[in-house]
Amino acid sequence: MSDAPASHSFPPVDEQLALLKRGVVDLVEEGELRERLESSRKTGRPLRVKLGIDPSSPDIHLGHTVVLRKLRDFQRLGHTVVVLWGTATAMVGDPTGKDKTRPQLTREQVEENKKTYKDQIGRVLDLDRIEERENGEWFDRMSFLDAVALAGGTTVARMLERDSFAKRYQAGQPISLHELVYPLMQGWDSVELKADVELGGTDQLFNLHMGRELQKRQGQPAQICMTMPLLVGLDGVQKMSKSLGNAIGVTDTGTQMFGKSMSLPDEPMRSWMELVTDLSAARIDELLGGHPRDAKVALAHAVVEGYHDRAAADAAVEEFERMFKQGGLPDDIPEVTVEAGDGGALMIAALLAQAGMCQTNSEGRRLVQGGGVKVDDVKIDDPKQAFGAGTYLVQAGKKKFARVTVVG
RNA sequence: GGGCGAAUACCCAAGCGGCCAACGGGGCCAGACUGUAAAUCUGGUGGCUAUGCCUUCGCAGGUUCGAAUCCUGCUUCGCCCA
Repeated sequence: MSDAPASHSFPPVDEQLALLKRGVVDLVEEGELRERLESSRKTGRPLRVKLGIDPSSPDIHLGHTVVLRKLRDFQRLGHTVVVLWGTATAMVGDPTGKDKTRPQLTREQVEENKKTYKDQIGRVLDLDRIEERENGEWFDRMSFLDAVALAGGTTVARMLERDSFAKRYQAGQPISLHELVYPLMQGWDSVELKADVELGGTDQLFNLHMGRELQKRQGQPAQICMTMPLLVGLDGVQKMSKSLGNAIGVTDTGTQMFGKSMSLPDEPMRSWMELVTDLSAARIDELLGGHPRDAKVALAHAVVEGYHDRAAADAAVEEFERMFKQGGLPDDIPEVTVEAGDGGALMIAALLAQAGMCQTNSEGRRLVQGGGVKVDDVKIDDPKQAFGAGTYLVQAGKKKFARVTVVG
């Protein structure tokens, strides 16, 4: 280590590789990564590790953190994480994994999302040590002819190799031209950034390869592509996605994270433990060999601890046990005040709706008929039962509680 | 530019003149059970001052005692030919 400047003393290459390879699905090429790490260690030059983020949807969830955590590994080893904001690409829309064209965003939306996004990735990465760039820096200046020249770097056949395009094409679904341009843009970003490594989900492999190709054409060393598995969502089937409603957001409260984690089916527990917690391999085996419920509690605890702290995680466990094993009350019960109508009293269905515990009176009525409503711990059977002025503890289902004050 | 076809509730998808607030599946919500908000089973899933009334089947009109279903125009999308 004496041959490297003190500020860039990297661990031995084998050690770095072992850490970096953990959990990785595709690694193109491992040999190249080793060489790159070796030369970096010799020269003291950190690798430039790129992650492109299109600030298209502003909320990041555990699924995104799989890649971010890998990036953090690089960061901890002393390498440079380059966060590339896809201010230009966000307005094009990445077709990956979509069977439909994505809506395009405006500049303003993109700027706004970027702010929120940055705050959230800060929950995983050390923001003081990232390099931030925007691909608007080069794409805004590129002329149409430049773009055409860029497009000359690949072929239609090459584009159609891509799974999602091929499927859509065969199924007779539309593919807009701009969607074909997207991978080119992403690849060009790598050229501009002189990226050594680019990370992404497994669905990004095609786009990552495009970076390699374009770099080679420009006479640069081709970047190493690494992909991380896609995290399955709370439904245990589809990938985690906010729009599918099966996600845990990094800004969720401890209680929310815990509860949501507990609703994960048993099967994906192992992959969750490996991808979104710091649990060691040995500990994971031990947990999965034991009672599934205990394993899930440990998993949920670890998830909460990663974004809050140990105390919050402990509290979440305790609250969960109390609520679901013993049917007790949650820690925080929202207080709401509602106004009674002319009669000076509110029917339970209307009360639920006005207290925001359901959308409409009819829905409240159904909740009551389904046997899911309790007031002051007494089950309500009649949707017409009315409540006058006073304060009541209202429970709708197992999860929704409120202390409702009715005023006349 | 020409021809053909499609648009149904959160999504997929039946229905093709009255029995339609509209089959079925998914999702979601609730209940039972339990090892958890897993799994499984059951019920619910337009609104309302509710055994009835009102608004829904791309949009606007029309035919009819009566339309999601038939006709006309429009819009959007897809396919085929150019």
